Amino acid sequence: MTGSIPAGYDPYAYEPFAVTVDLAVFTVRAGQLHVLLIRRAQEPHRGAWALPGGFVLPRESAERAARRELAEETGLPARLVGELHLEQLRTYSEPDRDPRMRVVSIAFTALVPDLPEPSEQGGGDADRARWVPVERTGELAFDHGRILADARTRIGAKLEYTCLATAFCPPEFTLGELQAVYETVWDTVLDRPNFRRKVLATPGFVEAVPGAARLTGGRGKPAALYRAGPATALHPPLLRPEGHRR
Amino acid sequence: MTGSIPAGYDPYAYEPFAVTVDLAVFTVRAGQLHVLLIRRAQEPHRGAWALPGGFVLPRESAERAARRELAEETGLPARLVGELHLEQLRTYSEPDRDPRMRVVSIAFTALVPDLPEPSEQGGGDADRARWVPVERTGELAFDHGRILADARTRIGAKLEYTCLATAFCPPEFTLGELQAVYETVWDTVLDRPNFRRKVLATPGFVEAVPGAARLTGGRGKPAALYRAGPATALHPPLLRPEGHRR
DNA sequence: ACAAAAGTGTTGCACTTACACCCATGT
DNA sequence: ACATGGGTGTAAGTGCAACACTTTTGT
Repeated sequence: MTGSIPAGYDPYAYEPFAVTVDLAVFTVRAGQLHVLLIRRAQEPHRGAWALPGGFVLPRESAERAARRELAEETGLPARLVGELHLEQLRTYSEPDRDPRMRVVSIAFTALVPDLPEPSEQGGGDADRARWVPVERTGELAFDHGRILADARTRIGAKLEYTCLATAFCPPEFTLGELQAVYETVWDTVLDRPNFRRKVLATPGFVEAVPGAARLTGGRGKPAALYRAGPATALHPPLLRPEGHRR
Repeated sequence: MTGSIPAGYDPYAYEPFAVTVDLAVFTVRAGQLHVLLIRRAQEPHRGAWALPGGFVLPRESAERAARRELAEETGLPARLVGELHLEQLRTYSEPDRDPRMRVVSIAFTALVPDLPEPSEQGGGDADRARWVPVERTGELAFDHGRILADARTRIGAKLEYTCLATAFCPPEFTLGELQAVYETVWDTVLDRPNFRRKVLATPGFVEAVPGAARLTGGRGKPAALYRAGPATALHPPLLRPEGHRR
């Protein structure tokens, strides 16, 4: 930015901007991609469903504000919120996106494993927080429908060339569970043998937990367990098939 | 965002935030990646080099502000600024990034063809605007060094899986020029026959200008001319070689 | 015995890589 | 003639899609 502010500038001279954060937090549950929504307890859009979020405080970075609001508004465990991988999506700045005043919102995305339902009574401005299948969110408050659509597009693309999919899994997981993440987010079917080769051939994507195994569907051979590895990028990418949808 | 603002909220009650835009505008010139910088005419950081940008006005979106500031501060042709492909990079919101007050900055990137040097006397808050090789920018004002580094990383990655490289080229260009863009941004050498096959095999990446040809280095066979096509994504991607740097 | 889920092998096609070669133009 | 840059051909190597097959468990 450049200084069109002269030496004796008064920060209160202009109509102020408010700066908020909004979070699109996803999980994979029962073969469906879910997003964490809250029901608004205040006007405007009182009673409507919205992405969790809120105002950035004067001495807080956007990322800290995002963690604070997430902890306040949803029942997510504090430990999880603290360690969560947050990623900036983009900033929404259209002048009329909030009827009250000029609000610029910095949107974040996060991926979490399947968790117990958040505590029923929300904190802060939220009535309650719920996991909602992304296909059944209906209309959201403000421009949150658009933010959610942008976030979905982004995470779909990120699965192709990053190791982010493990963020949807519990600390120890099977390759079948990891494959289900891809199939759910992309709404496709993947070839199991090829998927497993691809994942195992990428150094640092997953690490075997020696000796550990777990039954998945009640029947069948127990699957070996893996942990997320240190790798972050996926070279070469795991390309999403274009043809056959699920 | 959620409404912690009660009905009778006074927008002036809190310490206000200022919202700015910053632009990392790149071009390829003489085999080097250049970025557009301005010299600050005002405190703070008076006399230092910085990315162009400035305050978002009360009724303006961030993208509109970016175009306005770019036109005001640099001598870039109005037509070009209007049609420019701007892309949000990310938003920088650390509390102390500007010593004057709380400033949240939305950063954009843009790619332009090699242009004549901008008009010498800058407008607005800029002394003057100049194209500077990215390797020789030195220290920049505020956190602009970090913004510039993030922008470089992003455009390098974008060349792999989008058709964005044509934005660096004039309206009609040769495949040699397009290849030079990749080689400059990635600092690598690419195999010419393979590069041309790859580009031509991607539908909508480039379109031949029938019959047109141009001499490039003064010598050699005149090269056929191409225009940017309608495609925006590059499937499969054009992967950056990892080994041999230029 | 059978179903279900994990895991292994193999084959063929598609694509990329690396490099040899030809073409058109200026000096 | 030859240097320079554009453009074509091709053979070896690589990676991946597709699908058949084996293994281990529960009922």
